[in-house]
Amino acid sequence: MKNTRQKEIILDAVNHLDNHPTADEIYLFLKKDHPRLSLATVYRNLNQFALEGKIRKVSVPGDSDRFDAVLDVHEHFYCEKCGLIHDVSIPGLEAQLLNHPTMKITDYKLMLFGECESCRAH
Amino acid sequence: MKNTRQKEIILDAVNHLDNHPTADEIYLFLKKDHPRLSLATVYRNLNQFALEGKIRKVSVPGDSDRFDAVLDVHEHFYCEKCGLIHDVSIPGLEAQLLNHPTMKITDYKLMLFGECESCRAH
DNA sequence: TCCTTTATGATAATAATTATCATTACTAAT
DNA sequence: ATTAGTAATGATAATTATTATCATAAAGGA
Repeated sequence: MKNTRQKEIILDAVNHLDNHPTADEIYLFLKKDHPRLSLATVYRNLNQFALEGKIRKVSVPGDSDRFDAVLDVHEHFYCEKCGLIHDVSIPGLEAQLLNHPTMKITDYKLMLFGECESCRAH
Repeated sequence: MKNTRQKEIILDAVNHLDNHPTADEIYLFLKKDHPRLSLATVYRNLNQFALEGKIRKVSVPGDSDRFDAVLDVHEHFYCEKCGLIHDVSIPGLEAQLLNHPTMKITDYKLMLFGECESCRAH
């Protein structure tokens, strides 16, 4: 594991772009200032960071994976009107899911769907 | 919406293959008796049935979509050891997720991860 | 500075799913 | 029954996201 400029700017970008960017969005964002950056490097490092627990990979059914630098427990809500992914807090959910009586559940991936507050107002 | 022999055998197959088959698994299963069946037809009808609510599409992060004929509320548990998807009941979960104070949540997709009972016994 | 090793960049490969379009076959009306 | 019209199918091309490959570049320790 060598430290590289690429790792640095990619991790910075995930923190900076706080709207759950895709690998490609991160790539395009960084390409402006770092034209020699490769999309493969972005994918490689995002996956590595996710494995190390530095970021979270957010699976969106039927769409590209997204990445999230916020590590606190929270859920993701996909607004079917505006297409944005919003953070949602559901207290007690994690404990409820992980403390199943028979199954040894160690992790989960959840995506909520509906219409966000902002879109509902219109 | 015309009734066809293909629609009939595809829906039957989802009911018969109760281990959350993929489109390709359904296709290969049916191909034995119906060699002229096309994979595109399988995909088309599975998606149509899912839209109509006759079956459920189960998204598996990083893997093919799967299909489920069981319509009763239940969750899916992916055993990281044996790779099988098990049905899990978590009473009260649906109500908890859909009754969010601020967001209008109408649906959700959840996948649980861990090690199943059978694998834990070994 | 040199050497070894790992990471990168560019691109090919893969895999799942959807799109296309000529042909087939339901269904309803004659 | 026959026909006409429409929707579905089969075969395959296209698409899209992601991973694999491999020659070159650059970390980091000696």
